Amino acid sequence: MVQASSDARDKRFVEDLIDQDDDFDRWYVDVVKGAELADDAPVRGCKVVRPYGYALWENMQASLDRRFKATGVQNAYFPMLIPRSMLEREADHVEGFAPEVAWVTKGGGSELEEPLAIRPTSEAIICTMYAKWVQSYRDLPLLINQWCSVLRWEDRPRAFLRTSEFLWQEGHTCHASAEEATARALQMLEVYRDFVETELAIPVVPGVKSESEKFAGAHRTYTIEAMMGGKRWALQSGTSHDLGDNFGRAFGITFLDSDGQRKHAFSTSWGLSARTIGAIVMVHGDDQGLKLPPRVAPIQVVVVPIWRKEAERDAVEPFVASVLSSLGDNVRVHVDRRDDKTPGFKFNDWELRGVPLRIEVGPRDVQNQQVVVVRRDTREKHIVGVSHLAEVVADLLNQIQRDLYETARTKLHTYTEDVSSLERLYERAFTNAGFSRASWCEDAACEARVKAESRATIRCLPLEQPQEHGLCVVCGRPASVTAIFARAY
RNA sequence: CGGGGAGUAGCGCAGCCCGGUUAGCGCGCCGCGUUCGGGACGCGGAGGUCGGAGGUUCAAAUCCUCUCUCCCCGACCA
Repeated sequence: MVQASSDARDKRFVEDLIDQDDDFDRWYVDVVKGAELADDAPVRGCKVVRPYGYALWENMQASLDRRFKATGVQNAYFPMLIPRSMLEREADHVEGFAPEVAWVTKGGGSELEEPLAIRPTSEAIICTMYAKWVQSYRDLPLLINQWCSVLRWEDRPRAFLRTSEFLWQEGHTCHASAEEATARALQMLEVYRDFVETELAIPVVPGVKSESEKFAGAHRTYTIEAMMGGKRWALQSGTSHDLGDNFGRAFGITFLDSDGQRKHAFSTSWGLSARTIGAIVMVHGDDQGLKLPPRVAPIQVVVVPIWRKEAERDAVEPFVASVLSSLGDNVRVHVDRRDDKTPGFKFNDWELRGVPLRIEVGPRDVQNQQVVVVRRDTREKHIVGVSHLAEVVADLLNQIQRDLYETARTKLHTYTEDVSSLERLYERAFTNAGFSRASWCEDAACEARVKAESRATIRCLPLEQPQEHGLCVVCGRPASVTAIFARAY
């Protein structure tokens, strides 16, 4: 018996994934590699995003980009290199990023007069340019986004979640009033919430960061926090900063207002990174591998043709063609024609890669003018006649998208608990129980104590706050807010 | 940057303690054939400066010193 189970385990390690419950971190690494989303690069902390992972990112980009543009934002591109003096203009900003900045000190073989930072984020260079472009209130608001990568020296890299170089977008806006900047920061947070929930099927908690967790140099930082599967840690999945006039003052972005007064501009910045791919993996994945939300899946439907003899092949091939034409152009389909792999292998392979729907087309199906459609998320099989295949596939894709979201939402609620004692808060932190909602007096000392003693941090102060706050879960004094505590990636 | 673990074929490992023929095994890869509705099988093949440098020795994957890298756990972060 013992022998048998150890054999089974050895076999599984070769052919299969480790179960999520056995080692969630290893499961994550194996899925990212196995599904060919990313691979290790020669430089520590850097990863190669492989075509399948990049296709996913491109779909995410397209959908976010559309949303940005709908709010009047335009794309542009700013340089990767930032002179040291520029980076140092906003005091909190430098201090916050100093430990993770990489510097270029040589160029063309000779030492540079002034070291150039490889952007860890682009406020410094963009605000410098904004100072040149903004003269009048008529030049505002300025609404620009850029798609790029940034570099932050990291000691503990994890594919997508924390790499030294990572892909993202950063939006930077400039406004004539504080109110308008605040409204824009909140507007973009809502764009992120809508994108992540609608496209990625990941429910989030929108909120405000505590003082100690906010962006270096920001007046306020807004965030959407998602709960990962497995250890139920939090992942910040998008942030939007109301920078007040901090950067306007530091970079001299001034304008003549309609009242004849020269004023400093107010600004915002907001970013969402390819880290969110990690969230897709961890929120939806199961022991079989990835489950991609149909709306962003590079391949929505994979067709696996099946035959034994040449005669069957001759019958199946044309039938596959008719299946493809009946599916039409509105769905992303791939036909797996590999002839050195068995159907069973392919089933597992595409499940690992998270393709939402599989269509099996074999001799029996040709006979009956039908196909077998299998859902990745539930493994439910449907026998479908070709005549209404397109309709059924479209419905199933929508259904999968909804079900992924609902399943994740149920988990988020199930593993979020209101706690009123420090003991309970710590117990939940130590047992990976999920999010804990608790009252807080807003004293940084209380926040720091929880972090030191339990590793849990305040992920956010949810935008939706209860009427009353009771007593601070840490010190017992009257509380002013309700906070979400959790361990975070 | 602290604490632990590991570097041997593309991947996963054995061999090291106790130095000694041509460094093995599984998966993967290449060729041929049989297969194909839940991870197929047979036969034949290719693939290694044993992470790197130095040392000990007649002889080093194996012993010693230094070094680099990766993974896990902590401090810092999208």
